[in-house]
Amino acid sequence: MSEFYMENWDLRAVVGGSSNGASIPDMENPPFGFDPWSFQQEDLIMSFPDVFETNPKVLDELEELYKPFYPEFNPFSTQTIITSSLPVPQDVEKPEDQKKQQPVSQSAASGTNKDSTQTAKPKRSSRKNQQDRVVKHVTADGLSSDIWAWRKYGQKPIKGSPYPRSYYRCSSSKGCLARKQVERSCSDPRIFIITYTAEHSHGHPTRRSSLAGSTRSKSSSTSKSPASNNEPREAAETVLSPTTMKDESAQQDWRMKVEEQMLEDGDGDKIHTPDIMLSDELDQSLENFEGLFLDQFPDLSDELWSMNESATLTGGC
DNA sequence: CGGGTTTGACCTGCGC
DNA sequence: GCGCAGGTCAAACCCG
Repeated sequence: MSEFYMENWDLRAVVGGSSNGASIPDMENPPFGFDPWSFQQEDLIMSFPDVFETNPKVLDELEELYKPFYPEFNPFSTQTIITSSLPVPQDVEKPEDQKKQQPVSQSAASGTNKDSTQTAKPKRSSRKNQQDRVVKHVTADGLSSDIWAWRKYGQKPIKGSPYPRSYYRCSSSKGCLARKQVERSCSDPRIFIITYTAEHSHGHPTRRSSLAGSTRSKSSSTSKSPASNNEPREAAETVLSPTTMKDESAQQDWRMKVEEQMLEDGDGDKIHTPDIMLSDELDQSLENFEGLFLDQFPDLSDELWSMNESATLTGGC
């Protein structure tokens, strides 16, 4: 696997050198919370979308590198690359019964012409519209790049997966039909599967209208006991294994901290979208994570470190 | 008080 | 038609 990583960093050099001055992480000793798998994907794809569109040679090399790991990878479908990140092999990602229920194709992810049936039926969405979804596989750093304010409105255990699926709707604007589902990959708990449904009916928020769930976990702002402060989240995590519980908790706190940090750094004027987030910002996010997390959870750092280094946290689903 | 999460109940689509 | 599973609602509660 490490060879795979190195090959990709070599590819990055081919594409255009170290992008935005971002340093190449040490894969043998990754920084805290660093997920080289996700970082390299997003860094490569998001930093050089124009290169991928115009330079067939790079696409050829990319295909050659990714094909063994992503048999369905089509580097020439740049729309798919940019809007959906890299395709993740669904055969590995989902058990067979779930694949039937969620036939989300990567090609559908590139669809920008949303079906109007979504807006015609605001009360309940139909599962017939699943082809209009955009699926992204990200780690916690990918989640942090989501600028929208989401309000959680439901959570359901998913058959065949030890992790529940959370349901969010956009809280930036009333009447916005945008939805998002977040679930952990059962094959790799570090990966979060985000499914976006419908489009936002409003422009990008320059500032989040609210902190979207951050109030209870902004432990830096209060001296509440951890138990009471995180009680709701702990309740939600009862379906998770003890190890992944702490991991997710840490990631959530980190994501919120990163977002706050970006705003406080005068970055509020900048529009960050999941598709255009630059690699140096990812680097900054990762750096923020390490410091912020250690501030918040110094007693959990060792455990998470070991988790980070562990290739496989749980068995198959 | 406004905005958030949690969670059981309910609705709906789909396979059998 | 029935049952299962996914998706949503809404009441209850929390927090600043």
